[in-house]
Amino acid sequence: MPIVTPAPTDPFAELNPAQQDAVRHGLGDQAADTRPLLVIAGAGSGKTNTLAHRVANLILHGADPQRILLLTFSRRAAVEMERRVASVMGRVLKASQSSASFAASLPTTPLPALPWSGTFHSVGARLLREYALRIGLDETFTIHDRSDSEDLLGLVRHDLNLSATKNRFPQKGTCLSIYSRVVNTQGSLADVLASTFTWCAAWETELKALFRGYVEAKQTQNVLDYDDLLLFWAEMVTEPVLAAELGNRFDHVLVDEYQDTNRLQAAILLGMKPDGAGVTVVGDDAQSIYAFRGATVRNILDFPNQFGGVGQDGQDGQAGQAGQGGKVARIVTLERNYRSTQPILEASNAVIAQARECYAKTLWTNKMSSMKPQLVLVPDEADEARWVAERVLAHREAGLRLKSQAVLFRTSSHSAAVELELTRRGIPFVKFGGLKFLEATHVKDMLAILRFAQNPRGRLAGMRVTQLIPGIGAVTAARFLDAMAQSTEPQAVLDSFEPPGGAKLEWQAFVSLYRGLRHPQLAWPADISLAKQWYLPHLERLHDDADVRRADIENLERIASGYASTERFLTDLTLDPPDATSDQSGAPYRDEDYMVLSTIHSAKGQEWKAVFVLRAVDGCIPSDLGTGNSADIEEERRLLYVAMTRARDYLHVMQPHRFYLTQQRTSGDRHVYALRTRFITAAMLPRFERISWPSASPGTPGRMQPTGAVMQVRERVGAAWR
DNA sequence: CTAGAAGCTCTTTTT
DNA sequence: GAGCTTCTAG
Repeated sequence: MPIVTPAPTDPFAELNPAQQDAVRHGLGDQAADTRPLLVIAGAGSGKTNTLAHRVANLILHGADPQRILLLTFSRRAAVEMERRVASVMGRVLKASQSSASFAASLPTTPLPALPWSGTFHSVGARLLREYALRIGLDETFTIHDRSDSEDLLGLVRHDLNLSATKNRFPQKGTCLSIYSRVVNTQGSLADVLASTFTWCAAWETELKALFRGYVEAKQTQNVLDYDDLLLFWAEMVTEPVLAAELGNRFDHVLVDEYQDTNRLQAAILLGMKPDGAGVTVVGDDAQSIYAFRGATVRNILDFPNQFGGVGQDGQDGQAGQAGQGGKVARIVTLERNYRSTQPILEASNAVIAQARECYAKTLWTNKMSSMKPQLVLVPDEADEARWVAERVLAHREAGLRLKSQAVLFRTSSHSAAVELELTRRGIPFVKFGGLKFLEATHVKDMLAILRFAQNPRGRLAGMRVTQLIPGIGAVTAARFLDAMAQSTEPQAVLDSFEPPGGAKLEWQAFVSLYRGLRHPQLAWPADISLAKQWYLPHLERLHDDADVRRADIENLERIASGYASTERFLTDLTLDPPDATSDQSGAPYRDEDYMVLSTIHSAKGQEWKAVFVLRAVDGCIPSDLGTGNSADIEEERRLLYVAMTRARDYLHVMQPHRFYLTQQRTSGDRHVYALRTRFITAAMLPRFERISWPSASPGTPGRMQPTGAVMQVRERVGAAWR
């Protein structure tokens, strides 16, 4: 990357000056400086590399890897970080062999593992299990994923008679979003309703009762949801004794993607490290795209002054020197971009320059190119797909592997036409984001079996499993689980329970399955084959497409074999689910070349040589669901910025003139005519190469394009019957 | 009491 | 085109 003459003894000579500042802060001759560190790392500025070097440098200066807490956005990011740290350490050890005194001070293990790295949620889960007994939690708790949480909320909602169709109470998913937002923003229900869920404001009293019931249900059933993992942790650090204990446990806390943390997460950080010593956060406010999840840009904007000191505005460009007594954070800004070509960067900078509030920075690069990013105008989404497919093949002809090309989009469904086209042409791809493996009924069934065995008080899993047994429906299942809840001896309840006459035989099979799963000698992953053995006949009975589904179960079994225990498997799977789905043929082999289709959100932190951005039109980017208020629109703008800055050499922004809308309630499906996204203004157009396709030349072989008039006629003909 | 069919509403992004 | 509730037959 950076081209600097390496000095043999300086392991960080390859970094640019700002990166070196970030790596050296508070260490060596700067040891007196205990200010927290904020690294503003623009897109493609070598953020991961810098962070990895900093971790390596901490270790070089004697930090114990066991006492470094590294919080990343996903587990994949954590693994990547660990790999990079190891490689930096390896290089450093080699480079420093000439300097004897330096080498003598090095730790003996050359490849440090970072045992405490992961997402806030996964680290929270680990800490909670460890501290469970001291905070009144049963350590065998199971963790509910989003859809489990929705279902449980749905049950409570039903019990409170809030589910009748006529009263239009918000749906369980909406209710959970409201609840989650209240927790994650540490706000009040009234505020959240007023700011983001105005249409639900009339239900405040009922929602309050619902959430009360939900929390009770979680506690009696010994389950935690995602938010609880943060909430319990945050509560722990408000307890002075525990806070000190937790804080002292880690000498260094580093948080990646800080722009996407929420208030609750900031509270955890502050609670553990109230004076900010040893704290490093890295992020880019221009890439904050998780406000819908309660993340707030304020975290990163306000970070400099959060720790003790009131201080002045610490922002002063390259390296804030604002340490006036208090604990104003040191700010280091990384502005040099190593990823994209100059024209791509210029177009991206122009887009983000319109944003309202952010740390001032302008990315620059010396990666010159004469190729501007392309803005491609196509008639409709089918042509969009065709153009993309052809361009992908052309890139491949020119030597770009499929793996270095990606198609990005705002919403999972936007890629449907592209998926079809790629499949038709036999171009392999993997899709990230959108539909999840874990959401498939049969996968949920399998997991429910395991979860119920692990935690017999988990009502949701219990209801799901028992209702798989033919002859047992909601009523019998509820009767059974009531009995379970009363007893401390699950096996006894199972043995003595009287199922309806028709279900006797099947019930016996279930009882022996359960006995098998609870058997102390059972060694994971035997659990999963036991569960599978029991489940497969039910799968055949319940689903016509059992073949496809069975493949998923085999897949699950394979994944399971990589884990040490049931508990680890279930926890990891809910906190870090496999998030790629490919077409039905199953995941491509690892060494096979395939391209990536991804939501922009899931593309965070990644890069490709060629990037296609689909549907850069108003209504898609920004999503018409995301234009409620100006903060929403700002986030959509950043989303486009994130998408564009993923590209190294080639950026193709697609602008279909017309696309099909399947979600109009009143008028049925119809085409809509779209305008170019508002984030690419007329003034920015010179920064793009503009292409119309198919070209306007007469005689272009191609299909007859239905005109707008035709479409309307067709619609009117049908309208009489609607 | 269960299982299946009919009829309704809503459709983003993810730990 | 799915998820959820309500309705109906056995």
